[in-house]
Amino acid sequence: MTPYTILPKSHYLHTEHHDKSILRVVSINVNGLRAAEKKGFMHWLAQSEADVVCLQETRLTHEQWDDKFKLEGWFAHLFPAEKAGYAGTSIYSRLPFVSVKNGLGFDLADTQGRFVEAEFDLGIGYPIYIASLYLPSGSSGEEAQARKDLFLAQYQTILATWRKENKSVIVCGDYNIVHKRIDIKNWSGNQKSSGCLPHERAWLDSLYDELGYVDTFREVRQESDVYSWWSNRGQARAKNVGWRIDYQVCSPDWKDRTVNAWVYKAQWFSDHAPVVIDYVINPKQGE
Amino acid sequence: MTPYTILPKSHYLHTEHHDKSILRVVSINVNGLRAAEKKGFMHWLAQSEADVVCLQETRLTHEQWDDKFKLEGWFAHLFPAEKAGYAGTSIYSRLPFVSVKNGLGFDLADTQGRFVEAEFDLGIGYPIYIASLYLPSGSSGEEAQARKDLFLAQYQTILATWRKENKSVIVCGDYNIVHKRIDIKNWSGNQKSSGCLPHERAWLDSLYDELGYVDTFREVRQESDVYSWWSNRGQARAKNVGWRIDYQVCSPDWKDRTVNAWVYKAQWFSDHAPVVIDYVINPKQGE
DNA sequence: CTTGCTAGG
DNA sequence: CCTAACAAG
Repeated sequence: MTPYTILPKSHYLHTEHHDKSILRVVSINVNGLRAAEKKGFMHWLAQSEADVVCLQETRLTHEQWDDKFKLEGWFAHLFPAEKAGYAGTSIYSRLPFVSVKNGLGFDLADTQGRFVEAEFDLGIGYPIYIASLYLPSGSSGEEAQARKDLFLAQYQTILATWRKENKSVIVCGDYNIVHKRIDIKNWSGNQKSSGCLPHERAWLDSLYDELGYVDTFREVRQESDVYSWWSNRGQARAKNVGWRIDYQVCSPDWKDRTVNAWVYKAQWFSDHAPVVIDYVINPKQGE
Repeated sequence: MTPYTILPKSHYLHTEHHDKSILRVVSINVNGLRAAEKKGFMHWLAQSEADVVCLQETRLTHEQWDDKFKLEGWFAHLFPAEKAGYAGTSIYSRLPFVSVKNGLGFDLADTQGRFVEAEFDLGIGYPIYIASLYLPSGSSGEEAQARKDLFLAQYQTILATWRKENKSVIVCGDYNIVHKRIDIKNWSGNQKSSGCLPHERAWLDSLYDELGYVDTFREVRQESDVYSWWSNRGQARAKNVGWRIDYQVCSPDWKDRTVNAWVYKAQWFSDHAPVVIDYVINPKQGE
C-alpha cells in the first residue's frame, strides 16, 4: 500500500494477538530511530503487544530504513523530513492501514515530517485515525519559539475542523508542552522555559476545554511524578526531574474507551519514554 | 618557559629515569589526543620510560588541553592548528626544553600546526633538536596532493639549510609517505595512491641519499612486515595490511647512536602505532 | 548530554 | 571506518 508496507494484509489476519477487544497504542519520541534500535527498541516493539506505535524524531531517510527496522507481522510507514538526520515521524502497526496521509497542509508540518496519519478499520462502522505528531521545540531561541507558536496556530484550526467533522482520532505525539503543575517536576523554575510558557499551556487548555479533546493518559492516571521526558544533562532521569510532554490527544469518543495507561521506563531507548495506552474498541453502554 | 611547561626544570633533576645514557624518543600520530587518551594513551606514556615524545594530529586547542593531558614529571608543549579539531603537533618531554619553536616559516606548517621543534641540552657540547612533523595527507584529491607537494618542496629547502648548518636533529613524524617496497604490504596495488607515489618516494630518497639524513628505524631494523599505520577500514590492522609512514628522520650524527627501534602494537591508541627508538647519547668511538 | 551530519583522514 | 565540529534538541 505504501513503500513501507512490508507484509500483505492477509498476513495480519493470521497474526496472533494479545486481546482483540483492546487496542494498544504507543507514542514515543525515539531521538533517532537508529540510536534507539541500538538500545533494543525494535526488540521491545516486537514483544510489546502494541497494535499501533507512533514514533517521532526518527531522523531517518527512506534509504536508511533497512532490514533492522522491519518487523515480521507489522506494517510501517515513514514520513521523513526533507533534511537528512532531522525530525521525521513514523507509524508502525500490526493492523493494516486503510490509508496513510503525510503532513497537515502547512510548511513546517509537511517539509519537516512532523505529522503523519493512518486510517484504520476497527469494524465499528466508522473509520478511526491514529496520527504521530512532532511539535517543534522552541528551546533554542526566539525564532524557534516563533516557529513553534505558528505551528500551534495553524494546527489548532485543523483540530477545530476535525471536531466539526466529528473525526475519530488519536493524535500521539511529542507536543513539547507540559499542561499543568503536575506535569513537570520543577514548575517554578521553568515558568520562562519554552515548553512551560503560559501561552503554550493555554493552547493545550483550549484543546481540552474548548474543542473537547481528551488527554487520555490523565483520564485514567492522576498521580504526580509521572513524566515522559528527562533532560540528558546531569542526573535528570535518575532523579526523575522530568516533564510530561508526550500525549495521546483523542477525540471525545476515546474518553470512555481508555482503560489503562503507563509510561514504560524499564528500558532507556531515548530521552523520552514510551507512553502506552490501552483502549477498549467496543465499550459497553453506560460503562 | 612556555604556557605548557608544567613543572620547573628543577623537578626533572629529581626524577628517576631508566637509563641516563639512553635517549628514548617516541613518534606517534594520535588521531585526536582526546580519543587516544580515552584509549589509555596518557597512561602508557607515563610508564613508557620515553624521554621525548612527538605527537601529531593532536586535534586539540589550548583550551581543551586540560588536566588529563598533564603528566607529573613531564614538560609539554602544544602547537595547535588555527582551525579547531584539526591537525596540530605537540612534544612531551621528561627533559626540560632549552627552547621551543612553532612552525617552519611557511603557511601550511605554521597555520595548521604541522611542525614544532624543541631544543635540548644533553651535556654533549652542542644543542640537539627534536621535532614533531605532520606532513599533509594527499589522499582526498588533487588539491590535497598539490598542497602536500608544495609542503615537500618548501620543507626540503629547510632540510638542506639545516645540513649546511650541521644542525643535530631528530624529526619525528607522520610523513604520509612510504619509502620502499618493504614499507607497505600492498605495493603493487598502491602505485597510484597518495603516500606511495613515485615522486613522493623520490623525495624521501633525496633526503637520505643526497642530504644525508638517516631513517634510524630502518638503520637497525631490516625485516619486512613492520608498519606504523593501518587503515580503519576492513580488517587492515588484524591482517597487518599496513604502511610504514611514521619515521624518525635524523641528521647523520644520530646514525651510530641508534641502538634499538620498535613499533609498539600491544595497545591500540590510534590508526597509527608509536614508533620507539633508543639512542645512546655518547656512543663509544668506533662503535 | 545526546543524535546525526559533515569534513577530513 | 574513525575523529571532532556542528546544529539541534
